[in-house]
Order: sequence, then C-alpha cells, then structure tokens
Amino acid sequence: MKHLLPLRYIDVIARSGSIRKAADSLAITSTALNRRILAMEEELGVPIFERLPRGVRLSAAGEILIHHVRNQLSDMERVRSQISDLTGERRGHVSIACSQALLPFFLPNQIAQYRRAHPAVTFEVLVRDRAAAEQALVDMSADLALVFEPLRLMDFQILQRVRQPVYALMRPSHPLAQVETLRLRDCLRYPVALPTSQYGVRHLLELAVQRSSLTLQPVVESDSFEFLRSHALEEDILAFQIPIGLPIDTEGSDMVSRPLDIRDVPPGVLYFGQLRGRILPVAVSRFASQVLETLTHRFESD
Amino acid sequence: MKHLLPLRYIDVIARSGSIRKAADSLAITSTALNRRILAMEEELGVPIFERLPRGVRLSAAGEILIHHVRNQLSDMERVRSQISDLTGERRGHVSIACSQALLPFFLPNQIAQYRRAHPAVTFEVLVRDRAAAEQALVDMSADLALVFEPLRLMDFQILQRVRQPVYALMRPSHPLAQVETLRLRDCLRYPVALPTSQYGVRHLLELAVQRSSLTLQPVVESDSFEFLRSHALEEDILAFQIPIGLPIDTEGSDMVSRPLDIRDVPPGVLYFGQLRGRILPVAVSRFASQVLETLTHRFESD
DNA sequence: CATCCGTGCTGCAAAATTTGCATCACTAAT
DNA sequence: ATTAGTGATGCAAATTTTGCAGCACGGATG
Repeated sequence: MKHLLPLRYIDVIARSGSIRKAADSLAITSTALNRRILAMEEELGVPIFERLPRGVRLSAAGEILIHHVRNQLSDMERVRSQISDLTGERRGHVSIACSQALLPFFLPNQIAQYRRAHPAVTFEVLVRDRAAAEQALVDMSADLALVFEPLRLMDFQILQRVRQPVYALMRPSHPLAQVETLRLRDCLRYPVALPTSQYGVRHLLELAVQRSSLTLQPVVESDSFEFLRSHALEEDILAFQIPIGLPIDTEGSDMVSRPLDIRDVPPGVLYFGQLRGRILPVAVSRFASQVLETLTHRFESD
Repeated sequence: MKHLLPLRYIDVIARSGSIRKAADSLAITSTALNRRILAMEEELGVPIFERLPRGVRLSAAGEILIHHVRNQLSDMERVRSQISDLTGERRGHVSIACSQALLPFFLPNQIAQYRRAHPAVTFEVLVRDRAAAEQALVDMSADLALVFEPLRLMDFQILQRVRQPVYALMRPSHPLAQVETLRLRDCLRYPVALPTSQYGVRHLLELAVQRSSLTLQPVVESDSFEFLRSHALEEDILAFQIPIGLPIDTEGSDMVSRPLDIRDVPPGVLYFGQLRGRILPVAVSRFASQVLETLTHRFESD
C-alpha cells in the first residue's frame, strides 16, 4: 500500500537510528528519505527525530507518533488479510517472541499443526528474554509472546496463564531417575547444571534455596537450555526444565524428567499474551486461539 | 497530513456515493480522484467500490477497508492532539450524538463547563434518534453518544448507564402540581401531550398502559420536546420528560415537574457510550470523563 | 420508444512533485 | 590534525499527478 510508505520510512529510521542506513535498507537514496522526513516534520509542525552527530533518535513527539505508525502498519496488514479472506485465500504472517523452553517441542508442534490447516500462513519465532519479549510486543516486531515468569506487565495483555512446575532432567542411569517426585535437598546432593540468572527457572531455584539452608553450586552454567540438556546427556548431572520444554511422550526418550516437589520449589507461571489493546491480524488471532486451546487442555491454568 | 489524503478520499466518496460529487467537495477534479481510486484498487488487488449507473457504492472489501480508514483518520487526529499537548496547546474537537432531552440543559451546561477550562476545544452536537446515534458512532461522525433507551447495542461501548424515571411537566396552576409523586391513572385523567412513538419516553408510557387497563389518548403529539414543553406552558396539559432534560434548580422556573410513581412507569435508562474499541482523541476522552463524573454524581447508575 | 442526464473511464499534454548527484557543514572518534 | 560518518541543500532530471476534452454506458423522463 503506497500511502503508508512514509510510515514505513519512519518506522525503519526509528529502528536503524540513521537516515542513511534506513535509506539503504529501503533501497532509496538518503536524499529522498531525508527530504520526506523533513516534509513530514513540516506538516506536523514538530520534529519527529532529534538530530545527533551519529544519526537520529525519536523526539518526544516522535515517540507518540511511532506508536500510531506501527499500529497503522499492522492494522493495514489485518485489513489486507481480511480482504484476502473474502476472495477465498487465507494468508498471513505470525511473529512470536518466546522463551527458549518453547523452542524444542511446543512451538514447532503448534506451528506445524496450524500450517497443516493453513499452508499459506508464514511464521517467525524470536527468542527473547522476559524483558525483551515485552519490548518486541511494544515495537510490534512480535504479535504474540510466550514467556516464563515475565518481569514488567504494563503493555502485556494476558491471554492465558499456565502453571509450570520445575522438572529435573537426567539420564535414565542417574540415581534419582527412579524417584517419582524429587525433593530439592536430594537434588542438590548431586552435581547440577543451571541456566544463568536471567532465566525464570534459575530465579525459582534461587528463591527456593533462600527459604531453606541450601546453596546452589552449579558445576555448569549456561544461557542455552539446549546446551544444558545436551550436557546432562553426557555426564550424570541434573538439568532443569519446565514441562512445556519437555517432549510430550517420554517413551523412547534418552532423558528422564521428574518434577520437583512443589513444597520446595514453587511452580513458575508461563504467560501467553499480546500487546494491550492491539487488534490482531486474523491469522495471528486464529493461531492464538489454537495455542490457547492447547495450553488450557494440556496444563493447569493459573 | 498528506499521506492519509487517499484515505480521506475514500471516506468522502463512500459518504457522498459518487466520485464526481466527492471530487467537488474535495476541490479536485473527478479525473484525479477517479485515478487515485483506480490506483488504490490496483494495489489492493480488489475493487473498493461497486460501479453503479448513478454512482458508486462500497464493495464487500470496501466495507472492511472503510472501517480501517476512518480509524486511521481519527487516530491521527488523536496523535496530532497529543503532540499539541507536548507543545503546550490544548486543542481538539468533540462531536456528540444525543437525544433531544440533552439539548436544553445538560449538554450546554457540560460543554460550557469544559470550555471554561479548555477554550480552544470546539464542539459539535448532533441530534440523533436511538438508531441513528449508534450509526453516527460507527461512521465516526460522532465521538460520543448519549441516548435514552437505545435499541441495538452491537458497536456501542457503554461508558455509563444512569436511571431516568419519567417526570410529568405542568404549569404550577395544574391540579396535580401539588402532588409529590404522581400515579399514572391520575395523570391520564387530564389531557396529555406525548412525543411520537420513536421516543423512549413514549415507549415507556406505552409499556405502562399495557400493564394497566388504561389507554394513552394524547391531545397533542410531536417529535419535538421543546414544542411539547412550550405547549404545556400555554394550556393546562401534562407533558413528560426525563430528569436530565429538566433544569437543575426548579427555583424561579415557570414549570413544575413531578416524578411518576415507578410502580406504574418503569424508569428508563440513559446510555453514555462510544464506539467499541476506538481510541478516543484526548479532548474527547477528557470531556467524556467530565460527563461521566457528572452523570455518576447527579443520577443513580443502573 | 427516444431523449437526456449523470455517471465512471481514458488519451494526451501540461504542471507539479519527487529523486539523485554533488557538495557543504558538523561532530565524534582516531 | 585527520578521518569517517552524519544530516542538510541547490539544481537539474525523472517521475508522477493533474486537468481538459471526449467516450461509453444505463437509468430516469416524457
């Protein structure tokens, strides 16, 4: 849609922080782009960007405007998609910001299921920590977010909340593999692998040890759950994960997972949400319904 | 804002039902306008308008689009207004669709009060019956609606609901002027003036007489409350009105108002609302808050 | 049935706008 | 001091938009 080209320009400049860089990625000259911005600022009567020696930054007015701009762009996508629906097609694009735990099983499974019904819908999955996920919603680089134990919740409209107890992950040969429900103090008698402190699982374990007299002394620490899991596959060590990050059927799996006793470690909460007040494109909305259904069916809501 | 000129074009064409007429009121040639529409339809891949021998009409796709278009236009106004706020001004425009009862006292009072604080804000008051008020919200010719006993409530987001018992209005010399609370059967012993059947007050009275064995036999009927009131001033006749249409202090008034017993006539409900899901411009939002405050303070909510 | 009026659409030339190049002025990092 | 990167600007070319005149069509009119 041509008429919102100026809006795309503003969006790209705001993201790249430089008119020249934006011009490159928009495949036009910086002159043209620069002048269009100047013209818009003229119309608006107020500068949209502050000029810095190394580029530009949104002004106060620009901050207000950018919200509107991104909304417009997104909303036009929704309109196009709805119009496509009229003519029989069903296209669309869904962008999801999520925690690492969703990567191995849950999201591939959900997306594959959705795409079986709607092959023309495309997906984008962005791994974001708890703070960045919300930011992705705000700047509309993501439509939906699935995050574990998020921090701030200003612009985050919760669609569903499910309880996620912490599970320990180990080789079948591990001494604890036979125990049905694990106590924290038993776990900590063995070497453990932990995610770094930015992650929700680590946070919950930290809280748990503070209540007891135990201490966390990880032999391996990483910001990659995939690495932690793989490492626990190599030596008799405990890794931790939440149910949504575990395979649905543990038959034939090379790892054993056992829940930690909730008296020791409180269950975390996985939040599924969108930007507050935003009207989602049809494809996104339908996919969200499916995820919501699955979450509700498979986990305890909180 | 130049970039949403095409959107204004679409809006005006949709309203006027003809490209040439729209072109006139937009002060451009029909050629230019026509070509822009053709270009947009090309971009969109779908016709926006159906071509009829006497003009154009929105197609199915156009119906979807026009919603988006009007939202965009309105939202940009909100952005401009918010940016103006940053630079110190406080401008804006508020358009209200309302029932006749609001005209003599309530709205003038509210608007005057608001304009004392914000003299640069302008107002527009459209008298609309119950169906047309909602339509005005939908096509965004009105920002807010204040209607008595509305019919459909699909796109109407209720901000407040207040109870409005029916009052009888008469000269101080009328025999019933001394009675504190009037019974319906007493009223109907005297000549009455009634609004036509499209109005809520009439509707409530009709309901009331159906429950009893009484009948309504108005000596005067009109679609103007002002006329009914004036006529009751001329002869000893009963008119009817709801509290919001009555002066606040009855001191020195040339008319007496007495409530009908709610056992006979159920109180009507006055609805204050906006278009569902719409983000209101700042000026509108602030005015709405003031009205809401007043309604809550002055009447029983329902 | 013939006429007429109002409609949207189109070819072509003029007008207006946008674009790109070369260049300037400026600032922070080197 | 130098350099590299930034946004702004004058001017001419390229592109887009506009307006005029006229066409084809279909319902209203008598």
